Amino acid sequence: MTDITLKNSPLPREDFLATMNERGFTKQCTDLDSLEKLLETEMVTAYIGFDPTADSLHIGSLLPIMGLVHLQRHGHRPIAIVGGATAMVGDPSGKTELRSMLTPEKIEENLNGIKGQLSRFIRFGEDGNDGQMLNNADWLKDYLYIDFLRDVGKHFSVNQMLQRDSVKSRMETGLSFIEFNYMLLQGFDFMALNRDTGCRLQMGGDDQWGNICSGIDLCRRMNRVETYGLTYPLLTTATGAKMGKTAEGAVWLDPKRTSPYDFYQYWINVDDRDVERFLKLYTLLPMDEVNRLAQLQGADIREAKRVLAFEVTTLVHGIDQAQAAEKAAAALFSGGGAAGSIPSSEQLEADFAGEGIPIANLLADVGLAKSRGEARRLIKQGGIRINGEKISDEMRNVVTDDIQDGKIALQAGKKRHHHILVN
RNA sequence: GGCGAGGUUCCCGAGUGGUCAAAGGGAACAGACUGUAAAUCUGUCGGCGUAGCCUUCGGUGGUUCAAAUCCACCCCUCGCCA
Repeated sequence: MTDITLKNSPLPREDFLATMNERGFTKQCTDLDSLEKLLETEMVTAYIGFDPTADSLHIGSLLPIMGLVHLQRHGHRPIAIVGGATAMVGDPSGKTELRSMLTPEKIEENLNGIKGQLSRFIRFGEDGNDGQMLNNADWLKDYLYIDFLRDVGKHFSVNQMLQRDSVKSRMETGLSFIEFNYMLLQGFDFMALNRDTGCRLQMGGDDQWGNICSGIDLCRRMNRVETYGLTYPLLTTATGAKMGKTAEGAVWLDPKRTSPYDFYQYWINVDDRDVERFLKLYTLLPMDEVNRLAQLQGADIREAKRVLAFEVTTLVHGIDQAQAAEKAAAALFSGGGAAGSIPSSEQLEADFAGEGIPIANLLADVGLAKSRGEARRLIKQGGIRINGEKISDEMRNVVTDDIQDGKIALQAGKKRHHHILVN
């Protein structure tokens, strides 16, 4: 489980595509047969780009990450590109508007955070099929405009660019020239990587199809090398929502942004219809096991969800965190047991002396409600429990008597818990 | 640069002087039902210790007892023309 990159006993190289296929990673490929042949005959270098728009990746990036994991497990060489340069431009694909531009310092900071996270999944190094992490700012940022136009611009047809879905969809809302250039930059990335590292394959979400094709074209024209593209399906959940979005926003890989407990809960609460798909995509469980879990029906599906949540949490946060989250969930939802890793905060006992603290204030402070008004609303609707007991008085104060075993257990709705540790 | 159409609460989208914290839909949240699922039904959905008050309708000023709604200037988007 710890060596997810299988340094010592890699899986057969030629099985990479089959694995990707059976686990649901493949949407489109530019030339499946030739790529298959290439993967059989040699160690292939492939890359995926990541956006350094935050200092942490979120669940949405987990799919491409797993793609690289499978690649490396099969003895091929993964490269993760962080778009330090392209992040300064903005990718129009799938976006409805111009995204905010980041400062170089911020991008640098984000880049480091992302690299740390990726190291959990990819073995970086210099030997054999060790992975590499590169920043495209290294080859783009000092390129002179005129030179770039002459070298790269001449290979692009505006007519073709206008046909891209990513451009078309923006014709109504507007597309700035800077974003319009994105496909040149990303195409150039592939060409530069191919030239400098022999990279032959680019993978990415299906919304990147156009950009990937641009890169392949450029490799052919500038390097005279045939390269390939492979896209992943764009995931939405069974209810049509974007993968990894919750009320609070994205589900992050950084435990400081999304606690391992909440991370675990995200997977537990996944729609029934998504379980099999997610087991294939986000865990490394053998297909036999995946198929067994996929057979489960009705309430037994929870068993599959528990496995899913445990496996993914282990991959991202380590087995200790996964066990703690599992234990916490068992305690809260199946009754009894220790608290484990339930979100908590600390407060002084003196704060609860005398009058105590109005419950609405407490709920808002602790984050269970966005405002006191919302807290009161929750109480009115019967959605708040203190130490498991439903409360109905919205003006109630929380006092010393509410402290049980050194803590106050707050619950909002059925699933949101928070413990106040009193000392 | 000219002409035309627009910028509304998380999103879409009504609203053209007071009855607007602002229709409707979506999302979200709570309750019931369940399996920590889905679907369904009910309720809530700017802030503040209700009544009342405060903040909000691209920005800044102005008219008015009263403005999201009228006027001026500015910023931004889209379309047509140059």
